[in-house]
Amino acid sequence: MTDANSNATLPQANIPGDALPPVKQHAQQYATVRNAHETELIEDYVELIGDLITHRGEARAADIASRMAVSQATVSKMIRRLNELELVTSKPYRSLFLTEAGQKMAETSRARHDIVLHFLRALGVQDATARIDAEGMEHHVSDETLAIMQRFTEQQQ
Amino acid sequence: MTDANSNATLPQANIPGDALPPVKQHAQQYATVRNAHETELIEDYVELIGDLITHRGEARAADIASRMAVSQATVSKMIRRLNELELVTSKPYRSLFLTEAGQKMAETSRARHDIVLHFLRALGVQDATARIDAEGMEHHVSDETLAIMQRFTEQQQ
DNA sequence: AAAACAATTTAGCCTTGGCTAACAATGATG
DNA sequence: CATCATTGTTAGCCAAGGCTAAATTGTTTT
Repeated sequence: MTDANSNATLPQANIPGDALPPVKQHAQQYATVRNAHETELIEDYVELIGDLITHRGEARAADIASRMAVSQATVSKMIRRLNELELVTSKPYRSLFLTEAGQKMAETSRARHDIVLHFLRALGVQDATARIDAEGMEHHVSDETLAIMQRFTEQQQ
Repeated sequence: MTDANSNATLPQANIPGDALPPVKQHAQQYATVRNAHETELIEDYVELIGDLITHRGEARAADIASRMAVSQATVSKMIRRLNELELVTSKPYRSLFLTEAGQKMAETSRARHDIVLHFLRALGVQDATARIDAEGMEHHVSDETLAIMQRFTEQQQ
């Protein structure tokens, strides 16, 4: 038996241990996650570059490397990619700048990150844990959920 | 990306009081996420295999492929990895079984997944969205946060 | 039983995102 | 102003996780 077409019409109950989602919906879930993975590292770099510029006045490859716990060679290679994607501009051996698109991405990521972080703290999660969780979760939270998180956080005040 | 965050008024984002974390802590955040990425695909496969066995009686590569929206060749390659990791056992051209370790991983992942999914629904997130978000978030939620999510969900009932 | 079909595996390719080692540029300082 | 530590780049390696195409095995139909 293949389940390719065996439950195409089942409505979904939401009880653990209940039936699997329809194949199409299930596939969509995994595809969305895979897609998020393609952009999240890029977003992390851009977000960090924006933060370094804001808080340190400039973004240098060495700082990115130490903050991400990654080699300078890795950062250098990634910067080339960010250049190709027109998210940053850079001259060799000089610090980085964000393009318009890069700034927009940095702001969006930062806002998203902050909403998740503040939400977790409002829920009662310890700061250090909340920071780690937020870093991982931020790329996987839909706009719908994000809006709910923000409302929740505001209502806690 | 859409208005859910473009109309967000960025609560305490990028103000002096919200400085960058110390380098060491910052590096730890990224390292934790990178580490999660190494195991999450494995966990997704094992969790799905467990679910297929539970709900369909067996786990076949073709079903995994269609549910993950991935080619059969990709599944075949991954099954070899799962074998090497001693999470599944398989005979060529036959369906799969989980080892003890695989079953344990499947149960843990399933439980984690369900807690996150139910939490999101308790928060008020639509089912389809909650399912997608849960799939992405489950690997990035600490035990501490997980426990809080579970308590929250129970209190909503 | 043979043919047709379905499922699985293998081979070979690609991109990402890590790494180390070697080399090049910058800039601080003696 | 020459030297040298720091910083940045390049070259070349690796593993993971995708893909297609082709070969193999299993199952069903005629």
